[in-house]
Amino acid sequence: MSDFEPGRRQRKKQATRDDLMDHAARLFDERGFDAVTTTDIAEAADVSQRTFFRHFSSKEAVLYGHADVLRRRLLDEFANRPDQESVVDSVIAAVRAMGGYYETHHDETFLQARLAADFPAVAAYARAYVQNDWEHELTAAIAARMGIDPLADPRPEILASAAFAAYRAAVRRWSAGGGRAAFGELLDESLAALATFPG
Amino acid sequence: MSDFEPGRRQRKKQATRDDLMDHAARLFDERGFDAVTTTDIAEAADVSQRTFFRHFSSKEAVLYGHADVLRRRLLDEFANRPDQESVVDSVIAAVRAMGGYYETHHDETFLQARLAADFPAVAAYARAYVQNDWEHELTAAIAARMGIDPLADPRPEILASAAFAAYRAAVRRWSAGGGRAAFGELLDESLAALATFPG
DNA sequence: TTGACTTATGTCAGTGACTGACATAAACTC
DNA sequence: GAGTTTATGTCAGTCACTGACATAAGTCAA
Repeated sequence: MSDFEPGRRQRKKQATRDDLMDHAARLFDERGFDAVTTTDIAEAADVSQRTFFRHFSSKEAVLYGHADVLRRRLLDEFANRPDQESVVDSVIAAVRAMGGYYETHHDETFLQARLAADFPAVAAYARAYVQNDWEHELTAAIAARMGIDPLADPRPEILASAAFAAYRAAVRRWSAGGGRAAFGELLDESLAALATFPG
Repeated sequence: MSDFEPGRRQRKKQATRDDLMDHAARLFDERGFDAVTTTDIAEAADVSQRTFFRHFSSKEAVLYGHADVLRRRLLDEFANRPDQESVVDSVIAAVRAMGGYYETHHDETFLQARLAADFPAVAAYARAYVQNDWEHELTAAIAARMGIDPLADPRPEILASAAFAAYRAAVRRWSAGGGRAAFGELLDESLAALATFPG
């Protein structure tokens, strides 16, 4: 039950989840988002549609099944920044660390970007659920670091929101360029604008 | 066909739309968002469900049927700011002008805030469609004012995003206080943090 | 006024995302 | 090996949303 011994049951559950994500990505890539049904994905992974919805709360969610990995990178990096560093620089470093995922998972992230550009429902999900969650968590971390209440003081939310605006700008440029540019460099350029805001 | 003579057809269409929005607001207020179906709303307005979807693209959309009014206020105010004013101050003034809607339409906007707090689907729609649209338009206006390309330079998007983060913070505080505080003052306080960012 | 047209709406049938309830077999525990 | 937990299958259902076609009201020109 620890991290070292997931047990057969947990391993099978994880395998089913991974299967669903892999087949969903393949089908979305081949046909686009709208032309794939949740039943298609379930059948490709050889499970029932009901099982699909036990693993993912929506058709969009299966496309962002690794969002918690990115969130963890974001928060871990932020937490590990030195205390004497400015909060803005810590935020930049945290988002930058999260962006490293794009370099090691090029096809997965580029598919997300492409589908978000082509299908409004995908973009809406990414914005309203995935990024919103990241932003909310980062806001809480910033507020804790600053020693203030994020419900009373808008600054943590503003900073987190600005950081993800820079992140989105980088994704857009990267996606528009066919995913050929080095994402990390685009992200660095975008995030640099944070330090000189509102420059 | 001009603004002065909408014609009977246009007037009836607008009346149907207004009816749908009014009955939807009443039903949502009484029962909550999930417990009201689009058929309920249509029947309350004495039209078919198909007509509902000819006026609104989703069940969420009917709750934000006045979003284009707020967008127009935002963009008009921004366009009318003096050229010598700093862009940040113009953005603050534009969002502040938009926020004036809350003071003249208290019940409508408070219902939106309450439902967004209680129903994730409402919050997601507000974030991914309504605010995203405003943010996108404001980004374009900022970029035009700065004379730069918003696809190449992330600063307009960052500024617009930061402004709406301040806006959301104000709405949250207002909503948490039961809508009794003066929204304009809360918004002023939030927006002040923009000028001193990242202070 | 009449006749041609445009368009807002109704009706109908369908698709597909998502959910609750119940049963089962595998995995886990002792 | 017995008892418990849980991931999955099956089934039936709700509801948001859409395309196709018909109709009646509104519009406009002769």
